[in-house]
Amino acid sequence: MTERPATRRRAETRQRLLDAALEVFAARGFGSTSVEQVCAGAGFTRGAFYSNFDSLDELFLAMWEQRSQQMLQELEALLAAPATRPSGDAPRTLRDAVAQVADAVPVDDAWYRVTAEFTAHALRNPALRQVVAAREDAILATLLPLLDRLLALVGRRITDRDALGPALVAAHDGTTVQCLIDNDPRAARARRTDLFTVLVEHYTEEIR
Amino acid sequence: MTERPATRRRAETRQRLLDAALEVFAARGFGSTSVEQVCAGAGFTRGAFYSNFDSLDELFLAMWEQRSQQMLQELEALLAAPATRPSGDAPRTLRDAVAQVADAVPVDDAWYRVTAEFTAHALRNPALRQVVAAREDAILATLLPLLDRLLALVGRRITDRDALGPALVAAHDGTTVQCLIDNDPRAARARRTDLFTVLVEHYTEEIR
DNA sequence: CCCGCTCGATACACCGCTGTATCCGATACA
DNA sequence: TGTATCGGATACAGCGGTGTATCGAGCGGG
Repeated sequence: MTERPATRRRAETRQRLLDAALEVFAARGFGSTSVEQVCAGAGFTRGAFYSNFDSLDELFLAMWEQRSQQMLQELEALLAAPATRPSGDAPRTLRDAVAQVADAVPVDDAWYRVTAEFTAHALRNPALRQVVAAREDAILATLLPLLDRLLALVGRRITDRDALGPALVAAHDGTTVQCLIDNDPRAARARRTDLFTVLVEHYTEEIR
Repeated sequence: MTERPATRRRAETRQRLLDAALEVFAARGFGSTSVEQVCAGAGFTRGAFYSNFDSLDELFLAMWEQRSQQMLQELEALLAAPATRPSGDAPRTLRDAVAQVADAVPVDDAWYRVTAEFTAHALRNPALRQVVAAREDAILATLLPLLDRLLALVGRRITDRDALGPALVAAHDGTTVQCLIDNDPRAARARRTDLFTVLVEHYTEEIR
């Protein structure tokens, strides 16, 4: 995006466009969404759009980065809370701890669609690929320290940091589809938690 | 698609359209692909298209189902071969066996993009969702018997069939993205194999 | 071998969207 | 409060795609 002064008005318009974009992309897919439709969703004309972004592509990127970061912060808040709570409702077993976290992580249909499409899109564009790779790193950087603290509560520690992080992320991604597609989502979610547990168990050890 | 006689000529045209579609969808994304572009890729005019399909959507489904089945058959052939070979080049350890299979399973950029988009698309359409769910089942039905035979070669057997299958599929899906996105694809592939190994190890036991 | 029908090509009318150029009301700053 | 600048609306020209109706070459059954 070209440099632009950042007034209050501008910021609001921008944000409304970004919010509308998430909805429209989720509903119709990025590829079949027009600038016009995003603007309609946000209650603006295309004039407003082109005054804020150079292309739909740029908006897609901006929207995805913003939402990604937001989700990561929410996850962080979520995971940080139990870890700092008084031991009263601290998890007792490893499986409890994992289940508590796994149940809290949202399996969001709309967001999955958007992310899947963004990832696919990124594979066609080296710059975007880099953005996705960076996000993966950001996730790991956020997740692992939190995991350390959570695991400490149940008396364990990570034995292979480089493996556990990516494994959990892969399991998350892979099982998310299953939860959304499967005819028995309950069962899929249970398998998801089991899988997380197996992985955490395998890549950690008890502290004597 | 509406009922149509199936002559030789027709079948060939259809197939050329399906083949072209895979390429164009992979290159541009389903949403931003026009009927016109698919036809150009196949060397036909739109007349041919509308004579064979009712809509791009219908072609997308037909193409995806065909390719999916084809990939599954290739995988089957791949996995079946070592299991029936003389013990000469049979894998000696569990990790060897897994690595042999994991290395053979292709990590295909173009196909990943198409499938990711199809899955996202399917989440907007109950009928398509059902198709994807059915494919998941087909994969499991193909994979597990082959796994049985492979595992037998290294003296193990599955302890939890309902968990191992989905876990492997999830791991496959999740790590595929990582292999394609990560700045160090080598490392990502190695982690992938490790993850498979961990899962197989966990959900099987040695035969005494 | 021939005729009927299939199937792909062509032509047509139309629509939605694009990106830019221009305009004017709103806004913020002195 | 006045005014320069900002920011969204409007107008414009044009493109690319859509789906259908029609045509005619050539394939294949009898």
